[in-house]
Amino acid sequence: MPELPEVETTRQGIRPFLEGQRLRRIVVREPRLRWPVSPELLTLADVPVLAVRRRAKYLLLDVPDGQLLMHLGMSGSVRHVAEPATPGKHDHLDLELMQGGLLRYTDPRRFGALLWNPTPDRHPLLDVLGPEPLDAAFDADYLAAKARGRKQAIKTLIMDNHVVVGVGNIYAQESLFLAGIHPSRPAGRISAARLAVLVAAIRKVLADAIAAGGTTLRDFSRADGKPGYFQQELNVYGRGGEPCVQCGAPLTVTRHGQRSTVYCGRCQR
DNA sequence: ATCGGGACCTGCTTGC
DNA sequence: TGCAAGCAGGTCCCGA
Repeated sequence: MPELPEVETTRQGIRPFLEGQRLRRIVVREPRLRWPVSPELLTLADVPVLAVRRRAKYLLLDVPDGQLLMHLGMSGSVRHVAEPATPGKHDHLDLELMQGGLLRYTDPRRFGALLWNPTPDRHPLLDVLGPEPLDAAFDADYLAAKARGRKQAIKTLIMDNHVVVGVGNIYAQESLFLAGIHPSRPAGRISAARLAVLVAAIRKVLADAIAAGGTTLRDFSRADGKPGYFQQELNVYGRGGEPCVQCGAPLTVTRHGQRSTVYCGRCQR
């Protein structure tokens, strides 16, 4: 999936088509996403969209009586379709617009979701989330408190949504490289000063990626179909065995959980 | 309480 | 050329 910058780029891309506009209806061709598409969404008809917001990697579409929660999973994307063409195999749903055209949700792996939430911003999936990485609440003291006493690898800690949201596999690796921290280092054995550097690195990596319009992966594209431009700035992700951009040593590949990790054994301690 | 691993699903790349 | 294995952006849930 898209990581947080890709979700934010998607939000910005679809917002002009939704905010202040009206949804005609939602057409569901394949309800079997991560969770079944909420049946309530099938009865929705001609409703105004008040706002298009984001919390972690969830897109929040506010309507008068509640909110739509959309997640893109690993392989999801949304694009605007002006002249509806025959939907493809993985075009699971359409948000039809009153002014014509539609927003088409595509997700080959079906790890994404579209859920009805009658209690805006209050939901079991949202209530457990940690702070946004770009919010003031995510600071050095906060991360230090979360890391204290933990033996868990720092990489998996910063990828834990209960700790901080929006740090996926690409940007976790990039942030740790920028901070010079070994991804396997136990979180509780990193000094407060180095955690402060890591917080700054996470913020910088995500902010830069958002500014660049996200990273173009295999099948991610923005709502307007154009690629993201952050890829050329990736230092370690997907570069196992290639030379470190800082010291030239070959980058090491390892795994944390089921996710691959690339790092420089010389620059990251 | 914390942690790691499995599960969910399809498609693309790699290697025999 | 064909086929199987391995890998991919996420994250919930389970058992140890």
